[in-house]
Amino acid sequence: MRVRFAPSPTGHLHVGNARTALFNWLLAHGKDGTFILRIEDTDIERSTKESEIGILEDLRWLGLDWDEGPDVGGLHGPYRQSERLHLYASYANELLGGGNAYYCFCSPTKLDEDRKADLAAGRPPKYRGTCRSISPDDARGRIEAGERPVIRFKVPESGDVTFRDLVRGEVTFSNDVIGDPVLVRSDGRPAYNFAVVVDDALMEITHVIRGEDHISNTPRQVLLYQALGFSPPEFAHLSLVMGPDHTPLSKRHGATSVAEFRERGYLPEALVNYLALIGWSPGGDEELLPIQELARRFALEDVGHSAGVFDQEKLAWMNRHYMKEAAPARLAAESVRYFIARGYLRRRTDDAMDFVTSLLPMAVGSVDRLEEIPDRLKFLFEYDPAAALAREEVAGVLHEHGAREVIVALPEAIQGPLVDRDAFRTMANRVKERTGMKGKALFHPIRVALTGEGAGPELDLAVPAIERGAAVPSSAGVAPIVNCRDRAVSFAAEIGRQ
RNA sequence: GCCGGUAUCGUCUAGGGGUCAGGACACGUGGUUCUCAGCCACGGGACCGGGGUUCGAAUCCCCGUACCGGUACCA
Repeated sequence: MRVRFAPSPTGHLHVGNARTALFNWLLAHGKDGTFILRIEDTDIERSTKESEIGILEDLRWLGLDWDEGPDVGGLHGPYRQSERLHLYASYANELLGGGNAYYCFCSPTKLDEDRKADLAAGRPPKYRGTCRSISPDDARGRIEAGERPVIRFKVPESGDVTFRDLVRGEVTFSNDVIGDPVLVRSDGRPAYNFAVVVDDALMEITHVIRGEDHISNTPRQVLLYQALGFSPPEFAHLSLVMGPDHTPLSKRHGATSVAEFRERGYLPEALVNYLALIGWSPGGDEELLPIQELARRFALEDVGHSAGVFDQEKLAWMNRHYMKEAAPARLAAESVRYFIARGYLRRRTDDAMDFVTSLLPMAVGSVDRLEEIPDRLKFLFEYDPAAALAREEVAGVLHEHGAREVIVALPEAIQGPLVDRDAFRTMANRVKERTGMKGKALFHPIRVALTGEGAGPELDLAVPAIERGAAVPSSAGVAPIVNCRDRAVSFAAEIGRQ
């Protein structure tokens, strides 16, 4: 089995295309097949090298590696259409010679008028075959005279094309709704329908798995395979991915490219797992599955027929799950950039990394994405009693019964660094004895005084983290952190001042 | 307009001639004796409409409707 993913390098890798790539990859890996990457860059106006590089990067990040492709090579190369022009030219000549294609001199303006006229008359717009009857000799003469024709494929005038679609079953199109498609443009570049067929045939692709938007191209392609003397591959057309409003997923719906999801702090295994579940189900009740297991269970027959809505919430839930499963060191490495962006980390030293790693258990599980981790830990780096008390969320706590007493008693109760849970609990007990406050009346004021916030990670974890941070040497590149005792003193002073 | 495709909770889906129509996300309630998030438990929530076939239809057939794709010298 040989499958391929064939993106056009005209922008970022969209999650819908990533899903197509994934389904191809899953099929190849579940069946010991070969996964090929081909770059369809015949549209020179829109194709860019940067896009190509970006797409390759995104695929690798997702873990969708390929066995043959533009960068890794292979026996069926080259793998960029722009490097295969000679092949298309040669097959176009073959078609011309065999009478299966002809030169068309119709101007774009004329074609456009015909199309509008058809539409206005309620007829399906379709090429009228005006140039079908031009003899090869006449055509040659006009070309020598300087005209630049396109080459069109001669679609049989009657009959129909039926192909078997592995997800949808048999699909039939009548030939008379298919206009003669352009094979080669007037500038000599091949058109999509022609290039794919030549490439898929020459690359010996056995299963063409692509988006449903290509289903109506399939009959022309099948006809081309036949005219070229190749046997068509199996086809499978995947339904499309939609936004919540059931229109095609676009920027309006938020992130749509793999690169954006990566930047926002999603883990590749979460995106892969989520994408696999749009339009496919592994059966049974499990849906949290690693890519290898997805591949083991994947079957085209189980792919759904209807379009699926991209659900950001469910992706977020999956991402939380995979963050909890990920090794702390890896998470730390992946999150540093967000700490740096916030100014919480100035340099990436070993001490800084150890510190960040130690903070993770407090944040992972509470946030949806890596990017949100620093915000959850803001209380460490941005302690400011005056600013805190200016906020209703914090100031309101002072009105709670006994809150002021707790805060006033706090500085004296902190006799040394609260290095762990026990040290913190012991300290809290001292305040409890002195003030008679307990439970919420005790802990809520302590939270506010020590973190400057009304909500956040559990104090058993947060307080020792503050002390650890305060003890990090300034050379480690961590933004300065105020220790608990100093916090208690300045917070008490601040409310005394008010 | 024409051609093709699709239709189960809000969303992703399982199932499929007789089921309490199952799961997940989201949502609601309660618990986790500092809070938020998380986690746990419980709960509400669906077979597009109309005909037909059948003892029996969500399931099979037909029609309709809605939605999606295509109808390019874009892919």
